[in-house]
Amino acid sequence: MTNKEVAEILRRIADMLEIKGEIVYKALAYRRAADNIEYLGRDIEDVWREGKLLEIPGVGKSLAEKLDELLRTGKMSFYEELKEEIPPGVVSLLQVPEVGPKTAKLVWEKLGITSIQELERAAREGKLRTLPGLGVKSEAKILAGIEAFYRRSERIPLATALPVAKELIKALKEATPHALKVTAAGSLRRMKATIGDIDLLASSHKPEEVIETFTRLPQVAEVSMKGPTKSTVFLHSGLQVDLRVLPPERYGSLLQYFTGSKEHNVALRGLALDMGLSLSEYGFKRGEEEILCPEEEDVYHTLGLEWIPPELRENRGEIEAAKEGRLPRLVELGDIRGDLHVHTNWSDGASSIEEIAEAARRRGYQYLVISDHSHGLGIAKGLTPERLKEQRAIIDELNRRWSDFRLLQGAEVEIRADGSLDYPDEILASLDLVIASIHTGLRQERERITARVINAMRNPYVDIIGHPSGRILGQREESAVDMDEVLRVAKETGTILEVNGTPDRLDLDDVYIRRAVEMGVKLAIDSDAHNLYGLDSLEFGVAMARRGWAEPKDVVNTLPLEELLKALKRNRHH
DNA sequence: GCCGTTTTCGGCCCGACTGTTTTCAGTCG
Repeated sequence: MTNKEVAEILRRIADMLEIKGEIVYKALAYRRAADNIEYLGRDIEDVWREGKLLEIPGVGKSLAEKLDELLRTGKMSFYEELKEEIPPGVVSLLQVPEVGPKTAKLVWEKLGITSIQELERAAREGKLRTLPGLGVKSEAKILAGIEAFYRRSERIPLATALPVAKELIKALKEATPHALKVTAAGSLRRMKATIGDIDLLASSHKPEEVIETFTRLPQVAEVSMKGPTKSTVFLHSGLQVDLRVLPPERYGSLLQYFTGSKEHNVALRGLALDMGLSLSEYGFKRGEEEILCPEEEDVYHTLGLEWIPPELRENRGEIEAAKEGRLPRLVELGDIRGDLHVHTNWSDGASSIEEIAEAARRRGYQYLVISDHSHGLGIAKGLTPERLKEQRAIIDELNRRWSDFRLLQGAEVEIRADGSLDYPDEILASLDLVIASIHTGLRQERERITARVINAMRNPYVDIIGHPSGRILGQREESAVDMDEVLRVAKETGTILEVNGTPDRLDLDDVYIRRAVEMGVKLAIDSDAHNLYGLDSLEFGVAMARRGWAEPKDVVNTLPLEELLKALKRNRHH
C-alpha cells in the first residue's frame, strides 16, 4: 500500500469523524498523521516492517495499531465500521464548497441525502431552506458550490500560476495609488509544484479602496466574497484569487501568515504561546500590548528564530533548524553553472545546437550538455549511433568558437522495457555525459520497473537518471518504481538523480530530494529544454531543490566545468 | 487522537466573512 493510499484512508476517517460530530481535535490528529505519512520520503511499508511506525510524528499508540492492522491485512476494522455507519456518498458531500461536516450531517439525517446529485435536486426543489439554520441564501450558496464542484479545475502548475499572479499585481498597482506593496504569497511563494489558488496581499492605508479596485479589475469574472480587508474572486479562467490588505506596519505579519503553510503557522503560533504571546496576521499580542511586525523577519526574530525561506515552510523540521541556527544555505539559480539536459532539432527539440548553445552562454552558463534522445525513442527522432557521430563533429567545431563556454555531448538514453540500454557500452563511453531515462513501459509493476532503473544505474557509463519517477502533473501518476531502493543504489554507485525543471514534470519530487540530500545522493538540476524558452524551466527545478533542502554542494551542476567532469562517474571507471 | 524541561490530563492557532442568528454557528484558509 502506498503512502498516498494510506494517507487517503486516514483523511477519509477524519471526514467521517467530523460528520459524526467527534471532537475536532481527533479529526485533526488523523489529518496530521496523514500529512506526515504522505510526505515521509520513504515507504510506509518499510517503516512498518522495521517496527518504527511510532517514530512518525503524529502517530501514537492508537494510530500505530490501526496502521499495523491495515498494512498487515489490507483492512482497518475501525475504518470498515465507520463506512457501515456513514454512507460514502455523505462523505463525498464535503467536496462541495460551502458544505462542511455539519451541513452534510444535517441534510443526510433530515432529508436522507447521500450524494451530490441528491443534494442538488433538494436545493433546486427548495427543500434545503426548510432545514434549521439554513435559509434561501444558504441554499443558493450550496447550489453555486455544486456548480463550482462540477466545473472545478484541478490544481495548476506553478509555471502557469506565476505569470497570472505577476499580471494581477501589475494591474492592481496601476489601478490604484493606495496599494503600496503587493506580493504573491501562499503556495505560490513557497514554490509548490502545483497551485490551487492564488493568494495576493497588499499593504495600504486605505485597505477598503484597494479591495474595491481589485474586485473591479477586468481580469475578474466573479466576486465570491468581499469584506473591508479581504476578498475572494474568480478569474475568467476559473482560477480563484484571494486578496488580503492591511496597513504597512502590519505587513510583515500579514506576509508571514498568508505565506503559510498552515502547518508551519500552527507550529509558529504554538511557539508564540510558549512565550506568552499570541500571533496572528495582525502581529503579536501579549495581553493588551501589541508587537507590530512591518517586516517578515520581525515575526521570526521575535520568536527567536532565523528568518526561514518560504520554500521550507511546511513544518517538516525547519522551525527546529531555525531555532538551532542550522538552516541550510539553499541552492540558488545563481549557483548553477550549466544545464545538463537539453534537446535540439537533432531529435525532438526546436532549436539548432548553435542557437541553444548561444542562449545558454548568454545566460552566463559555463557549459551546456546537448542530450538528445537515443534512437529507440522513434517518435522523438532519436539519434542512431551514426548521427551521434555527426553531431559530435558539429559540437567539436562549435567549441572552437568560445574560450569561456564549453559544449558537451551527452544523450538521453532510453532504458528499454526489458531493462537494457538503447546504446551499446562503446557508444556510451564516447559521450561526455549519459542520462538514462524511462519513457515507455511506465506502468510496469514495481519490481520490474525498479529493476530496470537499477540496471541502468549499475552501468558504469550512466551518470544521471532522468526524471526518475516519470510523473506528468495532472496527467500521469509517478511510476511504481521503488524510490527508496533507487536512492540506496544511487548512493552505492554514485549515480546522480535528476531534478527535472519542466513545469509539468518537476521530477524528482521535493520529498525525495530531501531524502537524497539526507543520504548524500547527488542531484543535477536540469531544464530538459526543447526550445530556447525551455531553458527558463531550470528555475523551477531550483525551486524544487530548495523545497527539498538542497544546498549547492548537493547539486553537481553548481561545479565549475573541470570539477564537474571529475565528478562524473566515468572518470572513476576508466 | 497526540503530546509533555513548567503537564500522563488537559490542552490542542487565530481570524474573516456570511447568513440566520438577536449573540453565534459554519466554513474557509
